[in-house]
Amino acid sequence: MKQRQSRRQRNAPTISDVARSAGVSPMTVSRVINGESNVRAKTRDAVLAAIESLGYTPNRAARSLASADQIIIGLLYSNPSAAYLSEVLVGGLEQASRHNIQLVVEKCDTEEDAETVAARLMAGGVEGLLITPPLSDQPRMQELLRASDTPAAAIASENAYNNTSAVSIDDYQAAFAMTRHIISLGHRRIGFVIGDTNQIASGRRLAGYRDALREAGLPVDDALEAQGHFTYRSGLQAAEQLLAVEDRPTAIFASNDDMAAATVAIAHRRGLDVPSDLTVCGFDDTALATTVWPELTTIHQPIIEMARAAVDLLVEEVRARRDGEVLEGRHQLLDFTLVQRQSDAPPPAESDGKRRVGGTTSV
Amino acid sequence: MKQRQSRRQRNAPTISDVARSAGVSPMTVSRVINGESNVRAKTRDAVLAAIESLGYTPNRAARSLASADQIIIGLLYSNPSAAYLSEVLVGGLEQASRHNIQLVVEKCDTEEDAETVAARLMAGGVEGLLITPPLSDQPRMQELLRASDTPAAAIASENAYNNTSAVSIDDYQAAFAMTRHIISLGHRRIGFVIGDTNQIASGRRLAGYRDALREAGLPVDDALEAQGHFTYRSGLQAAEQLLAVEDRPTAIFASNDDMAAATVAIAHRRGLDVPSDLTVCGFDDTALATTVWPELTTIHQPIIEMARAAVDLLVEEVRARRDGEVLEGRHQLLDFTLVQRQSDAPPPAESDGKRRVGGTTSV
DNA sequence: CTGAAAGCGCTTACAG
DNA sequence: CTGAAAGCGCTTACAG
Repeated sequence: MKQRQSRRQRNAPTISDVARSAGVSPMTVSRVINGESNVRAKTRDAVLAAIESLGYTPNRAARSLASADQIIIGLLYSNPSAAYLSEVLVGGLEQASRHNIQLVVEKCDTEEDAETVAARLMAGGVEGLLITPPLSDQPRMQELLRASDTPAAAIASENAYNNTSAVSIDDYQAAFAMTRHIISLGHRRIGFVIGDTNQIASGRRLAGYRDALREAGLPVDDALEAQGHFTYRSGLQAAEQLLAVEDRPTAIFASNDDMAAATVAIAHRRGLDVPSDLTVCGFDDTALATTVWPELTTIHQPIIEMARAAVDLLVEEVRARRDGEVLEGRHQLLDFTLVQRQSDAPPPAESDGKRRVGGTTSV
Repeated sequence: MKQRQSRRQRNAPTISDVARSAGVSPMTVSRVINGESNVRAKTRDAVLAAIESLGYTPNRAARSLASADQIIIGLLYSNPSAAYLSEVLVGGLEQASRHNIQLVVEKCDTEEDAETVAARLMAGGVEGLLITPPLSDQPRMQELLRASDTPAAAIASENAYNNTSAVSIDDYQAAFAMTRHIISLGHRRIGFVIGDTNQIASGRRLAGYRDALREAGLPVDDALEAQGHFTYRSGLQAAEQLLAVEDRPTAIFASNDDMAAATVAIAHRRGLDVPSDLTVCGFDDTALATTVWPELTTIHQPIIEMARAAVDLLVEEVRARRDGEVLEGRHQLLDFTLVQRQSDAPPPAESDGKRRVGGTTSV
């Protein structure tokens, strides 16, 4: 009898190879891949080990053909969020492939663009939208989402509403933690650069800063707060303003890394060393934080995980809708990390003296 | 006997529906769809009519599963290339979906990591590797590729060899164009910050700078060249060095944006305005170029298109290998753009005077 | 918690 | 020129 020639061209391992290697059925491997809970831990581990050792990657075509469950979600981003974008993509793509759904990535430069793109995606069968800042904070985008009834999930936003979920860190707690850290270093006059007023996070970070001051019995001083807009340039101006204050701060905490980097630049122009003369801390832990010198002590947001979580939320919502139910927009909080690098130190001895006076005379 | 429930969720027509409607077998429909010639004209017309009337569209997942034409390529990246990453992803994913191939994205932090990851991917059926700088410039990675015989394509690299293709701009021409631009502004003493010596682009950019100087009849002066390593910090030192030179340059051209941004910082510390006292130009057009103030005049690399081109090259090579032939690694050149922003201007009037003297006394 | 069977929609390899 | 069979690699639906 003639042997039929195999049709396989790739020599990639399949689910059956994994099953054989792990001593289970393909079905069990499938369950592990899809993260189903009804698999014994021991079985799961054996499967995972086999997957790892064989270097198995599920065949997407086979998965989507078999599941007949093709979900497509869109990822919308605009220019200013370029710092987040790569991480959002990495996390989003990873989770999308895990759910075996398709992620369509679209850029929209202007606000009008966003509207057009969103409309086109929805017409093209996209059932959910992932949005990143600053797009997610634009009123027009929010209206659009509200009106469209398309489920959406915003990354790095605390603003959840009816059909829109949000994933973020707790901006208030993060700013609180950073301020407390600066205080613990011995600083008593701590400047703050406020973020752009039309992003919700700005107010939360400001509140965290103020409350940490209060908790330590330090005065909340208007003169130590300067308005910025999350841009480097605005940070330049804010820092000028804060460092021109009589009895200037020994530390400045900026609401993002761009403005913190600008603060370092201004400090240097004035001949101040960072951190020995001035402590400067940022927020976000973008690439800039480790580009500038000294590298910035800042708050790290787990963007990759946030993107993953947003995809999860969205997929859950889309599936629920297919079953006829509509979930409320949910807000998921992830943990931040305070990353200490080279831009913070105790205050200089000279102001250390002033500090005690300030501490006593505080209102 | 209980009827098994159907698994079909979409109600789209299939190849069998078309076959039934046209009174032929699914096989014949398949031939028509694929434009094979061995079908009678009459049969073909009947099939085409059925396709038309049913509104049939082939299922892509089924096609790629059945055709066993599944190509998987891997995208390897390491931390320092974060600036490129989002664009590489956007371009790479787009082209991958166009070719109906799968793109697996993997991060590898250390050089050893790269080796492990690459090995795992290859074992996992990945038939081609896309690599980004600085991974593509690491000798160890290059050895690995040479040894493995896996086709690869490097983005933003001019270094093509046997099984590895490369896509890049012409670094020499770009540096030449930028230098010429600075000269055309009236500058005669132009400093240059050299890039890290183990990236090939560094030497090419340096050569472009020098040749543009020569073309204009300007001296190539060692004192105006400072060594950097593509990091902000190294740019700080290089700029200090260049600005300490007696009869200091009126313009500094840095081999990347990080070092250009550092040069701006040093200029500001010394009380020099950019661009009225000092012109500063960069290379790459990363996010940093538009973050700092003034925004940098720089060379833009079309990373998205480079990623697309790299995917094309790779897919072509993989297909060729399946047919038994091996293509030589090719090098594809894409156009760069000189983006003029706010960091360049004619030299200050004072040095304008010196310039003429310098021009005359040049060796 | 696990597996055997059937099937997703198409194409390859073979036989007429 | 055409078709019956087998198979791509996975998941659903069912049965234990």
